[in-house]
Amino acid sequence: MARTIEFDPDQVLHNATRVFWQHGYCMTSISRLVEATKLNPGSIYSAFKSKEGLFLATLEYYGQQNRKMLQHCLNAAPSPLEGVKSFLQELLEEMAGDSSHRGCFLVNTVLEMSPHNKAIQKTALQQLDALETLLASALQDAREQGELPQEKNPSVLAKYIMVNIWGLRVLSKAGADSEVLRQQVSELLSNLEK
Amino acid sequence: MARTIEFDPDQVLHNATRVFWQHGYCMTSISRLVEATKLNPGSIYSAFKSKEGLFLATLEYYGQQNRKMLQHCLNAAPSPLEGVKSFLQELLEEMAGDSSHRGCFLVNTVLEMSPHNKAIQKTALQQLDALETLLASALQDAREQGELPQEKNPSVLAKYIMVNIWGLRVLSKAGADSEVLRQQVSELLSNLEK
DNA sequence: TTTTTTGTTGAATGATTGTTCAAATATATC
DNA sequence: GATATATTTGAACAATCATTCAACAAAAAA
Repeated sequence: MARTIEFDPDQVLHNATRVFWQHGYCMTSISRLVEATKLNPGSIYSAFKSKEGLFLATLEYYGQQNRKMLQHCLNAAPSPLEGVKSFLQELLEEMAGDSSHRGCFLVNTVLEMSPHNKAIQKTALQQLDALETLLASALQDAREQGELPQEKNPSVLAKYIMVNIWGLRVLSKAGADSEVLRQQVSELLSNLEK
Repeated sequence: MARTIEFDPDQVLHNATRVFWQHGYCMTSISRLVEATKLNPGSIYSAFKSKEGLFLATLEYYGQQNRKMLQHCLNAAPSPLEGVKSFLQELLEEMAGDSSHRGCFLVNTVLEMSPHNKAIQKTALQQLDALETLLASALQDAREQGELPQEKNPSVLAKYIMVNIWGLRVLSKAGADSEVLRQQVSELLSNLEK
């Protein structure tokens, strides 16, 4: 009864995410997206409604991948706190190995777009919140298993870790070398212990 | 022998900083700057060479104000460590009181412009570095006066504080209420003690 | 095979962008 | 007051932007 779509939606989202992540929302033109996704303008607009619509989809795509990574670390580790630590190690390696210094797509987006587009801000914050919730629940488990002092508040600590990750993302975006990043992560880890 | 300039350079920089800080580089058009500075395009270009030139000038203007604030805190406090703490309190009040959630102009700039304009990146990072250097020297004094354990490295600690400030700026930009901000600052302060 | 519906194409649209420049204006020196 | 020099003015410029749409193509249903 109708023609079917020719492109692979996952591949398009992957490529669009890469471009938006590297250049931000404003500095990514439709023509750049046309080049990266190999879709024509019309196809982009019929599939995602607008540049904003495509951007929102990439934010969710990126957030989902981040959550998968944390979940994997938590599942693979021998204990909740070890899981959180290995997640931080994973992030460290991602940052240290990213020669183009893209930082975190969600943090970049919050800083760039918060004053101008509430829908984009809301979606980016939702993705960050979802990660923080996973983290808080892992820390809750850690406290119950005696890995953390009873007087520590898991949600406050989860946000503290998020704040530090955001700061580290800025540091990484600023072009810090991996030694400095490593030093700062270990500083954070030592503060978790006590 | 020639006509004199009519505008007040400091006032122009102040107004331009306000607009760039709130909207970022890309989303601040020349026409917005014309409105904010009450200069015509031609005057802007003859005084600052380009949009980029004006932007670089505002980065330095903002950085200088930040340093003044830290210097004032350090001078007014009874000891170096108390000075650093009061600087963090000052930042907390600035963030808690900023209903338009502008965050830190320098951090916003690094995240928005690092991939696109190396001159802008360099200037923003220079301003951040200058602040970090002041901080490190205060922490060095604090260690010598016995306010900090001997095993603490002042420069590592200074960067750790900067990373936390950057994270807090993201948190503030995200619209966090002042209670959450306060909680996170006190978490950082408690990690400085030990 | 014909019909119907939907995806694809890419040129065209109108708005906005950063920048320039010739004309007009104002000041300091002679 | 005349002259030389610098600033101000704002319209005009070319380039780029996000978006649209009519023509075309393909696939499922009749």
